[in-house]
Amino acid sequence: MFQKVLIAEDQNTIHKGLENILKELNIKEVDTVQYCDDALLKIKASLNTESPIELLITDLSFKEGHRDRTLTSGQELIQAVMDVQPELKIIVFSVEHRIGKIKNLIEVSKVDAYVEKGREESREMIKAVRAVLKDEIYYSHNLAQLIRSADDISQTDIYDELLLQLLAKGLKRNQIASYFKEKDLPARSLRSIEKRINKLKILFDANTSEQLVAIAIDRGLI
Amino acid sequence: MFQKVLIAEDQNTIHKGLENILKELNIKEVDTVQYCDDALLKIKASLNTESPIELLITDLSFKEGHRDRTLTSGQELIQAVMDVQPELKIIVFSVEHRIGKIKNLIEVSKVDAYVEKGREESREMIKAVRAVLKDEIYYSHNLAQLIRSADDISQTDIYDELLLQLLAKGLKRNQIASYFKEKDLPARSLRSIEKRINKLKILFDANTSEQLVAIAIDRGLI
DNA sequence: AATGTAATTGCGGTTTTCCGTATAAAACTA
DNA sequence: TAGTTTTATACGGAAAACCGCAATTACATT
Repeated sequence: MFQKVLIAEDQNTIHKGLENILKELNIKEVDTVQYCDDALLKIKASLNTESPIELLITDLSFKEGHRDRTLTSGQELIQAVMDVQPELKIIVFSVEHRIGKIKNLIEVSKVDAYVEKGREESREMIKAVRAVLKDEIYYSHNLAQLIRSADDISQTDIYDELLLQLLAKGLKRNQIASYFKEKDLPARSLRSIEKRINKLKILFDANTSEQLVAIAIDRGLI
Repeated sequence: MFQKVLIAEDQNTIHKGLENILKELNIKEVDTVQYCDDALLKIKASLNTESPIELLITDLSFKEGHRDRTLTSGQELIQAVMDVQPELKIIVFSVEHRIGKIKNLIEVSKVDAYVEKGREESREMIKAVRAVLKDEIYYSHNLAQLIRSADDISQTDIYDELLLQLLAKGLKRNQIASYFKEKDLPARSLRSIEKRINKLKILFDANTSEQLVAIAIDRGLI
């Protein structure tokens, strides 16, 4: 079993609950921080000791506090950690249910497990820790099917995502075309932008572009 | 101090943390449920005893479980509870930060306190319980200013809200006008709908109607 | 290199949105 | 009540979005 685990979670009523679970799994040393920055500091520090941290359990969203922060989300923390200790195991523990975000975490950020906060979270967390110990990838029960059914969504590439973001930010079609030209992105003509929007409307079954951004937000694509 | 408190919360790692807080406040009996339906049952049952539940602490969002549910959200639970025991004190404990939703809870559902999950949640929960005991309304520190700054939003009447919902549902301008005509709502001409959208764009500082629905969703208006 | 397929682009026309303005209706004021 | 202000509606024109088509370009396969 892991010797040393770090928990990054700003909800302090959760701390004890998580610690108890980990203790039952015979993990000796459990440390807890409320800020991403502190998590990164502790991880860096422990690298130079004879027993570095082996597992990080982190939330995704951290509320603003009274302190200044350089890392403001679990996502950023994960990126930073991968630079300093790529082999560190990571379990994400979050209420985030938007499948786009979760798929991204697993496929791009290569996290080892995703446990969704909710009814079965204790049980799922135990399963996750055990799976990660065996170098397996784990996502909590209710997500397994969702991830498969979300394959259509992953058809939307990064340009679709950018396009949706720009729409939600209030740019008009020709402004988006200009933006694509400036950044030297493919399919930058106004007509191509229009076609891309149209494709997305069909894919997401949206009647209007207003509905399209509503759906995109709902599914966590932006 | 309250004698009997019920916690409705589906995240079981939170249970112990909350219970500890309430114990420190000298609350004797703390009960916990993971389903809204169970909460309502317990409240109903306790009404016929000599010591009914005095305070309900409830989350807003409850994940689906393996059981069938009739009440699926804290919002619904609150409505149901107000029917059977209107004098019951209610503290909402949730990550919901969309100011529209929170204002609605306080003003319409008349909850006694709102504590946002996050960094200072323990401290805020203690404050909330003490305030509610004194028949005061309490919302956690970081929300106080937000609620004031959201006064502009409350300028939007129910027709604005409906309009935004219809936009997000993919209706075109003239379809919205037809809808308003069917329902016999005021300002039902196409031009009036257009002007209303324009007013909202100015109010929310949106360049396009796409951005308008994005902002409306973000602020919890729809 | 040649060929076929798919993607990109520009153009033109239609529909929808956007907005000014004028008139009519409603609400408000004295 | 008469006058004033606000709100609703209709009309028209400009801008933007929408969409089909055809020409061009990019890409893959042989």
